[in-house]
Amino acid sequence: MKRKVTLKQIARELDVSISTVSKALRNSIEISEDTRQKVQAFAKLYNYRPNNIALSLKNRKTQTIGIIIPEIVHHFFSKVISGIEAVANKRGYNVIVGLSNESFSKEVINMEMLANGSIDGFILSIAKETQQQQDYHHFIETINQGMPIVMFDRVVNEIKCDKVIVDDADGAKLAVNKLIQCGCKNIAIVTTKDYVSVGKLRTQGYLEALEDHKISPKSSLILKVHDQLLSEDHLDSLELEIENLFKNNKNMDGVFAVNELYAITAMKVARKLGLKIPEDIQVIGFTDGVLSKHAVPALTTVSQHGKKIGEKAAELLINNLEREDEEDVYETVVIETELIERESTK
Amino acid sequence: MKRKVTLKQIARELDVSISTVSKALRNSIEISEDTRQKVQAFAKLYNYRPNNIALSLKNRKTQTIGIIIPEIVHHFFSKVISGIEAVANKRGYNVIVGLSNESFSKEVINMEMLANGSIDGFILSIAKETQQQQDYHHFIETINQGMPIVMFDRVVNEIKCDKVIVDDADGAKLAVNKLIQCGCKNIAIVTTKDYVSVGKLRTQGYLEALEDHKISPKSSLILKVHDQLLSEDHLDSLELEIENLFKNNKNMDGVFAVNELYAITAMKVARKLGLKIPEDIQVIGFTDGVLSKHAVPALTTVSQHGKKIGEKAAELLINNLEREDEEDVYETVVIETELIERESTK
DNA sequence: AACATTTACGCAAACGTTTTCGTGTTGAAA
DNA sequence: TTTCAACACGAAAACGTTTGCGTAAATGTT
Repeated sequence: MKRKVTLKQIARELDVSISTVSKALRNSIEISEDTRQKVQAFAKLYNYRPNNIALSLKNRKTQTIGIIIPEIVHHFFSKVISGIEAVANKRGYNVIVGLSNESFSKEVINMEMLANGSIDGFILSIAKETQQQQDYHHFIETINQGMPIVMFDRVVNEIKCDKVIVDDADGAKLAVNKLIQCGCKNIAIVTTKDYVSVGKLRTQGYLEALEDHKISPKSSLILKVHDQLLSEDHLDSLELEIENLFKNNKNMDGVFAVNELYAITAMKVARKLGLKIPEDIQVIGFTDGVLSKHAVPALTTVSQHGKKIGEKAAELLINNLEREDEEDVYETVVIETELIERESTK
Repeated sequence: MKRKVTLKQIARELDVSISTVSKALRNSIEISEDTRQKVQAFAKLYNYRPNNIALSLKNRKTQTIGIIIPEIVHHFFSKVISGIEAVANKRGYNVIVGLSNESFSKEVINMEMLANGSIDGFILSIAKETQQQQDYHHFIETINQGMPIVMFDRVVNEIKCDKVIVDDADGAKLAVNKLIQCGCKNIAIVTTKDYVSVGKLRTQGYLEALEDHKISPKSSLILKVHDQLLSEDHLDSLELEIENLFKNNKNMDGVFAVNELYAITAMKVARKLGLKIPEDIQVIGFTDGVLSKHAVPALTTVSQHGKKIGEKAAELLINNLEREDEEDVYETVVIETELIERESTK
């Protein structure tokens, strides 16, 4: 087992100083052709590679991006990561991942762990619990310490930083308009509690779309799902809530769900109740994941372009990191959504 | 914008030496009660946190684990990551992720990038291209440099390192036995080309199960899918191949697919051909992801317990890293698979 | 009073780099 | 022969820590 070779070892072996080796390897003109060749040959032979940690310490930058997301077993978030990774890698950065599991304290701890020198900046999406508690001190402190943050998807407006979002309200309108246009008269929405920012915005879009078409919203058609985070029987209770929605609204002919799971579950319930999709009831979801694509019938959905979100977030962060002038002008980039029509609508 | 405070700054401010500050913060008995209090109060006030990079350099360990996987937008791999992350975090490690995208060169580059001091050890699953080329020099070199590796799922036996796998052959037998027991007489397998280790093993299990029941395998029932990696029309051609399988074997009454996608697609094709599941044909998949759970009918599948795999891999790696004695005894841990029965079998 | 022992702190090295500056050795110009 | 620039290299500082060791002052022991 041969340890990684260092400048010092090369220097000793070749009987020159460390500085000479370093300069030789970086092709400094200070070093004679002779020594340069000798050093480079030796370095190549022993497969010398500069130690990243030492460089990080010296340069006070790590070339590493920290990602904090609520969950990784999730099509949207993993898409975003893949986008971040692609851009980061191309620009010479690594990616280090922290999971909050939707918990405020894990989010804080993870950020503190990474903020102490391990990374140059954050890309993150906020935990539900944080959104609920509205405690954002850890973001503010991080930014105050000169570490830039880019938020995506679940963002908080009060924080001054770059953001990458989709126009949630607009995407929702897209979906609801489509349903209306397809002849739906009684459209339900299956959404989250209001503290989840994206849920709230999508609900808003739903309401606006109805209003645009002079349809007055009915509260019985609006289901804000109780989400006991990650609980085992979450799925069952979700199904139950949706089933009640169906039973209380016999004339319902369209469902807009703010995520894939809700949409899939709605379809399942509809089928159980003997309703045909899209003949009796049409369904549109949000987020274009595997479930939508492979569901039966395939789900019409609003695509968020997760990968593009990740790419843009990475670009914003790296641009910020590599910007010379230190003026903080923060951008909010909106990635356009797209309605992908499949079989769950007419 | 206040930069992070360092020992040096505290020392200057309090007019003591850096060593005194360091010792005071670590509660050394060398330092008087007075100074200790003073220093600690000051440090708390300014929210001092030791710089991770400096510590890494000094201690020659980073408390960071490198993960290299072929793909992140994939239920199994993200499950594994979540398992790794959970254990790593609990034991004070961070997790840094590299994606190979199934490409040999990206795998090599990513590993080199991380091996230069950024991490203490690897957890990885091999890219298809690497399996195909059978070029493993980068693993060997990494290990020779004293950096431990844990391989999971797609492993290579020749490399001396810890491994976490499922008993693929056994899992496949489990599935095929179930099909036989449910009355299937003509069971097809939809699998990968042989160079994908897990595909090969699962095919093997399929054959063994047949043999155990004195059923002679028919080559027309064995479909080794052409996988043009990540190509756009991959899905279409997959569907086509499976459709041909069905058409060439009219008496087929069971399908074992070595992954979720193949299984789902098989069901889709079956439905298209007017076959009822599970009445006319029964289907079992491998890997228990969202697709299986939410498919219609819900898919009976062999669960791999991805999270458990990740947890175990992290444990092995960290144990190795923190082991005092340097003897290399390598373990291969087998995580038991489990047949999850749902609606696609009788 | 003389010596021994604590006590409380600072110095310096080490981790592996890069880079500024200084310096001894050339060869050439004066 | 003297002077000076060019050349080729080394010393040292810096990034932020931890820690073994040295030591001055304070205290304790005869």
